[in-house]
Amino acid sequence: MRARGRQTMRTLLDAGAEVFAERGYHAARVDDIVTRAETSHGTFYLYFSNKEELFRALAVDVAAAIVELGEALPPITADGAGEQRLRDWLDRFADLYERNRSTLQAWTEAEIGDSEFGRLGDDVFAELSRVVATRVRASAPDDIDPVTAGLAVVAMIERLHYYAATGQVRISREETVGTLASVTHDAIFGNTTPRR
Amino acid sequence: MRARGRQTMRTLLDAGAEVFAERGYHAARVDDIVTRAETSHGTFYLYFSNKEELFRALAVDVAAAIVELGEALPPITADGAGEQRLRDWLDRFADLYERNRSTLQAWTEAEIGDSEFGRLGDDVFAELSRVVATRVRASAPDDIDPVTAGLAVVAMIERLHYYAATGQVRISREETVGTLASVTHDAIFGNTTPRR
Amino acid sequence: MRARGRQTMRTLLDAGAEVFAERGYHAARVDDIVTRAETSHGTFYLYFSNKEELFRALAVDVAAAIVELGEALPPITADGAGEQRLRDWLDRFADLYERNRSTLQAWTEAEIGDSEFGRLGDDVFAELSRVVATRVRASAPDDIDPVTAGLAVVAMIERLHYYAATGQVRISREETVGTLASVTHDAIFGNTTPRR
Amino acid sequence: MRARGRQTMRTLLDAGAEVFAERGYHAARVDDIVTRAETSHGTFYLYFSNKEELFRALAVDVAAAIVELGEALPPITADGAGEQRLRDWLDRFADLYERNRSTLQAWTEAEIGDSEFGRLGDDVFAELSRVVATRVRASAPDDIDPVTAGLAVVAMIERLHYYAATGQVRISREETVGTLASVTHDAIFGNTTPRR
DNA sequence: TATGAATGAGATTTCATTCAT
DNA sequence: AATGAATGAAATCTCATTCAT
Repeated sequence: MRARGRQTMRTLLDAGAEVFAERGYHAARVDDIVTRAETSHGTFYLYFSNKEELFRALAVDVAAAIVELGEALPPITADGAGEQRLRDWLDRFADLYERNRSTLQAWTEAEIGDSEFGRLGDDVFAELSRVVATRVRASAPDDIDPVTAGLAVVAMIERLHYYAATGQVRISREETVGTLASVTHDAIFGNTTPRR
Repeated sequence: MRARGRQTMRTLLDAGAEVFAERGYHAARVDDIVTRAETSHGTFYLYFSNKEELFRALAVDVAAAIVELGEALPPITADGAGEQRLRDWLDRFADLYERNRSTLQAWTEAEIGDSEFGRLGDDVFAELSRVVATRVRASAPDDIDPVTAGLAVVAMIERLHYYAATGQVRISREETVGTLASVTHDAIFGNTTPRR
Repeated sequence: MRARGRQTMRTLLDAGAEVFAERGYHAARVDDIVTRAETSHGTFYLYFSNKEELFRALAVDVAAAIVELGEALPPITADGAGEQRLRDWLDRFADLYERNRSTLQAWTEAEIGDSEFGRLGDDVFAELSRVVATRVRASAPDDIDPVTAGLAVVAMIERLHYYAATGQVRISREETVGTLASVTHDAIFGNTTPRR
Repeated sequence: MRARGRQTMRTLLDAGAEVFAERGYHAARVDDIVTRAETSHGTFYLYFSNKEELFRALAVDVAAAIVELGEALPPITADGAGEQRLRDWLDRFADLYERNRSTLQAWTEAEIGDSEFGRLGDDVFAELSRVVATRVRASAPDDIDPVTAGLAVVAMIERLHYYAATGQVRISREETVGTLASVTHDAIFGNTTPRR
C-alpha cells in the first residue's frame, strides 16, 4: 500500500470513528461512512471486508493504548503523594478516553455475544485489572481477591467515563477524575481525609 | 384481553428476554422471538407494535424493581454491622441481576443515542445514585460531589455484575458480592480490616 | 406450507426455468425471476436461499425423470424390431428433453468446477450409461469397456439434443431421433441396412 | 509491441487459460487472472479490452487448430487399416484436447445465448461435421442425413473427452480413444469384430 | 509500459412490518 | 385470537472497468 492508499484508509478510519460515535455501532451504515469519507463503497471494501473489520481496526489501536497506559500505572502509596500520582494517572486515562471517545462508546454496543470484540475487551480489562491488583494486593483484606477488586475498580473507572461521555449524566472531566481518584484511593487505603 | 391472550403475551415476553440475552438487542430478530415462542409474526404484532416495545415492556419492569431495591438501601454505618447490611443489600441486588440478567445485558447494547431506553436507564441510575449519595454524604471528603461518588459506586456494582454475567470474566456470585461490599464500604469509611 | 405457498413456489420455479432458458444460468438475475413471477425479492428468499437453490430444485426433478426413463430402456435386438424399440425410447427421451429444455440447457452452463450440479449430473449420466452398457455388452468387441461405450452413446444423445435445442444447428426433432436411432443401433449391431 | 509487451500478453493469456479452467468462464475474475500473471488490472486492460476478448484470443487459436485437424481426417475404409487411421486421427484429437483442455472446458460454459463464442463454436463444429459427413456419406443408410450423423459423431467425440477431462468420469486416454474409434467405426461400417 | 487506486452500477440479501384469511 | 404469506425499502457486497501517475 502506497501513500495514497494509506491516506484513504486513514480517512475511512476517521470517518468510521465519527459515524460510530454519532449513530452507534449498529445504526452506523457503510454508506454513512463512505459519504463522510467522500469516497465510494467500492473503495471501502478495498480496505475493509466489512463494517466490523473497520471497527476492529479502531478497537485494536485503542486496546493497545489502554494496555500501554495500564503498564504506566505507578505504585500508589497511602499518603497524599500516592493519591496525587493516582490522580495524574487517571488524568491520562481521561485523556485517552476523550481522544477515543467514539470508539469506546461504540465498543459497549458492539460487545455482545461471542464476537471478537468481546474477547479483545476482555484482554484489555484483564490486563488492567492485573496491574491494579498488584497495587491493591498490598492493602486488601484477606478475604477478597485482589484481581476481582482490581476489576471492580477498573469497571468503575471505565463506566463513569462512559456515562460522562454519552452525556447520560453531566459531570465535568475534573469532577470525574477527582471523584475516581478519591474513591479509588479510599477504597484501597481507607478514607483518611477529614470528615465534615 | 382474556386468559389466552395474556398467556400468549407472556410467552412472547419470555421468548424475547431469552433471545435478547442470547443475541443482543440488535441481532435479535422478530423471527427468532416468534419461533422461540412457537407463534407467528402476525401474533407478535397483535401484542406489540414493534420490537422496541417488547423490549421496553421488559425494561420497565426491571427498572421499577431496581428503583424499589434502591429505596430499600439501609443506612450504612462504619462498623461491621454496617458492612453486613451493605452486603445483604448487594446480595439482593445480585438476586435481581440474576433474575433479569437477560434484559440487563441487552439494555447496555440498546442504550445508545437518544432512544427512550437511555432515558429510562438514566432515571434508574440517577435514582440509585441519589440514594447511595445520601449514605456517602456523611463521610465523603469535602472536595468531591457525593452524587458523583454515588454514581461511581453504582457504576462499579452494575458493571461487575455485567462482566460476571456475560462470562467475560469468571467470578462467582459470592466473590462478586463480597468484593463489592468490601470495596464499597472501604471507599466510604476507610479500610479498617487488618492488613496482611 | 399451504396451498398458497405451494402456488407461489411453483410460480417461482416456472419463472426461474424460463429465465434460465432465455438468459442462461449466469446471466439470469434474481430480479428477472421475481419480475417474471410477479412477486417480490422478499418472497423469493422466503422459498429459496439463493438462485442456485432454485436451480437445484429444477435440476433434481429433471434428474429423476432422466433416471426413470433410463430404467425404461427396453432390451435392444439386432433386428428391425429392436431398432424400432430404440427409436421409440429415443422419442421419449426427446419428449423429456423438450419438456425440460430450459433446465437442461442451463445445466451445461452451471456445471463447472466442483458444484453439486456436476455431481448430480454425474449420477444421472453414470446411471444412464450403466443401463446402456447392459444393452451394449452383448455385442461389444472384447477390447472396449461397455460402460465407456455406453457413456459415449449417452454423450452423443444428450449433446445432439443440446445442439438442436440451443439452435446452434438446425435439425428437426424427427431428424435428431432418426439419426440417433440409426447411428446408435449401427454402433451396437453393425450397419445392416443396404448401402447406396 | 516490443518483446516485453509480447511477453506480458503471453503471461496474461496463460494465466487466463489456467484460471478459466479452474473456475470456469463466469466465475473467473479479472483479479484472479492478473494475480496469477503477477501483473496489474491496468496492464490487463492495456492488452485486452475486456475479459471476453482474452477468452476469444484463446478460443480462436483452438478453433483454428480443430479446423486444421478436421481437414487432416483421412478417408476411412471398412477394413482394419481404416479403423487404425481413424484411431490415429482420434489420437491426435486427444492430443489437441489435452493441450487445450482449459479453454475447451470453459468454452462449454461460455457458449450460451447469442455470444460470439457460440458462433465461433458453431463454425468449428459445422466444419468438423462436414468433414466427417463426407466419410459417413459413403456408407450411411438412405434415410439419415450424413451431416447430422457426422454432427452426432463429433458431439460424441467432444463430450467424451469433456467428461474425461473434467474428471466427472474416470477414463484413461487410451480407453477414450479406443472406445471412440471402435464405436465410430462400427457406426459407419458395422460391427465386424467377432462377438463374444 | 506498468500499476495501484478508485469507481459505481448493479447484484444479492435481510428483515421489520403489513396483509388476507 | 391466530397465522402463514407477502412485501419492499434498505442494507451489504462484488467486480469489470477507468483513472492518474
